Amino acid sequence: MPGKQTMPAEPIVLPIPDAFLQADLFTDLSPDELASVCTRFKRAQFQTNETLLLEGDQARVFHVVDEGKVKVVQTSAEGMEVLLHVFERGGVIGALPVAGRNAYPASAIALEPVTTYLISAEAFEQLMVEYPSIGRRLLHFATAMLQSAHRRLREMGTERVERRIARTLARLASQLGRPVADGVSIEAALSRQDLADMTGTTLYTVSRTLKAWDRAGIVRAERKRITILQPHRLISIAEDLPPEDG
Amino acid sequence: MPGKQTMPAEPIVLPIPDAFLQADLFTDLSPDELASVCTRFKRAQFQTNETLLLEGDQARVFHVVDEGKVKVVQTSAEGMEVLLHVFERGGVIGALPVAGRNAYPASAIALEPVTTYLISAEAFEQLMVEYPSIGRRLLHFATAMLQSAHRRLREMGTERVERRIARTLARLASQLGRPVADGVSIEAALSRQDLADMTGTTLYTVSRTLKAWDRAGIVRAERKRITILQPHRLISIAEDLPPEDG
DNA sequence: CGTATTTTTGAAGCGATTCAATGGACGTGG
DNA sequence: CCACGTCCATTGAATCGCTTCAAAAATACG
Repeated sequence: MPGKQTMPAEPIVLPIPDAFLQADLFTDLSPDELASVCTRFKRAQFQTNETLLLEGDQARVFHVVDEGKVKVVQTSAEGMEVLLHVFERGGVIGALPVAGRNAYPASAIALEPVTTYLISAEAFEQLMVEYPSIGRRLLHFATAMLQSAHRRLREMGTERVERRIARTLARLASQLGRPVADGVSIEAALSRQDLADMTGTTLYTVSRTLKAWDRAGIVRAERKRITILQPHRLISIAEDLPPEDG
Repeated sequence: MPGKQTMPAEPIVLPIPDAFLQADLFTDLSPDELASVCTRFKRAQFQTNETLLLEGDQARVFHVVDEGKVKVVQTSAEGMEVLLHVFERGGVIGALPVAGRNAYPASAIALEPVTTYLISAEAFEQLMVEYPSIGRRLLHFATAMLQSAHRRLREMGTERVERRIARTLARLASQLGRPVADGVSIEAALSRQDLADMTGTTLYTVSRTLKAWDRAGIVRAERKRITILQPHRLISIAEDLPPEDG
């Protein structure tokens, strides 16, 4: 949306990458401020399955995602995982542990080739001093994540698996979904195991459930793409409404 | 711990309530600053089962708990609940939604007769302007809560019920526990249903599990008090270690 | 084009829920 | 202070949703 204005008789301004324009952390900054902020970041690249941040490491940098999708996972002693979040352009990963001088509480893994802008803890602390609005935004971000986590906690504790999968799919669609001819398409390299790790079930149950919905015409379940064909029926399952057949 | 020093030839200083000394929000303030901060709060009282804050209401006040214990619960459309947290003296309830100008994402309910110090959203915003450290502490608080929520999310998704109950008891013991002659005692009016709402199971399963541990001599499970008699055996269950019989 | 990875599907088993009924604790009023 | 009613905890039995294991099918990848 924010178009570049041509400013004659002004120094040439480097365009601000979309990643920064879409990151919630910086929404209070003026274009000039944001341009200055951008210069403190360095570009980084990662291949599919490469680790951006490793759970347990002291937080020395955080990332703003530019290209590609990144999953954030927490692993237990036994090797079981929860998938906490999937980020794409504008997603901010690791800022909270950096601000709190903690270790990363989870790992971040590239789902596909990814480029990010990263910044060191020291440079970010300097940035927070210069631009207090970033600290406020970080608090809003933490609050939003906490609310989301509490909601998921309630769902995990009180709802059946099919419903949780439906919710997860609906959420992914609203976050990552792209409208296509016959519905909304979620194009992410999320395996059945990844979806299981998001919902607290097994890859087998996810596979069975998706296949059943596919046969019913609610979704089209492909390998790296799931298309929601009949959103209202998915919502009916997520909200546990009567299945008004259609 | 903090004894009052008698300051001759100084104006009489009202003692700062323990609630404020123990609240993480204010740990960066000097005694003088804290004394000033205290004056902005009003005292409030609640009976057992009374609601301090109602989920869905616009956040206009938040509480610092003084006397008694408060549970924070989120309720689904179907009436199912998760118990997110139990607070006692020093606990801060509702500060995040107040700071973010949101609705309360959960309700707070007195487990016993409770007194709190409360402050309005406007007064708190003023306070955050005057004392920037409060904002930083709030961010730390949110980060800590988020980490805790993510850990619980992982446990809910990957662990069996008995283990989750063991973890919950261990956590309650370290948070609310009081050393007694034969172990550590959790004195809180938490029903079996409450424990079920903390672990994502049913009151029946909690009852069976506690009774089994009681018979095994691991805990003493009474109505409003659970005493951990053999902490190491409870930890063994929580960590899924071999049950080194003792 | 062959190998590795991921997904699908079947069948068996079990952990946990659900329902129902009893038992025990608590508090209130007579 | 005891009796009563209410709420909470316990326990048994039946059921079921989901997991687990095993194997085949499908797809991706070098």
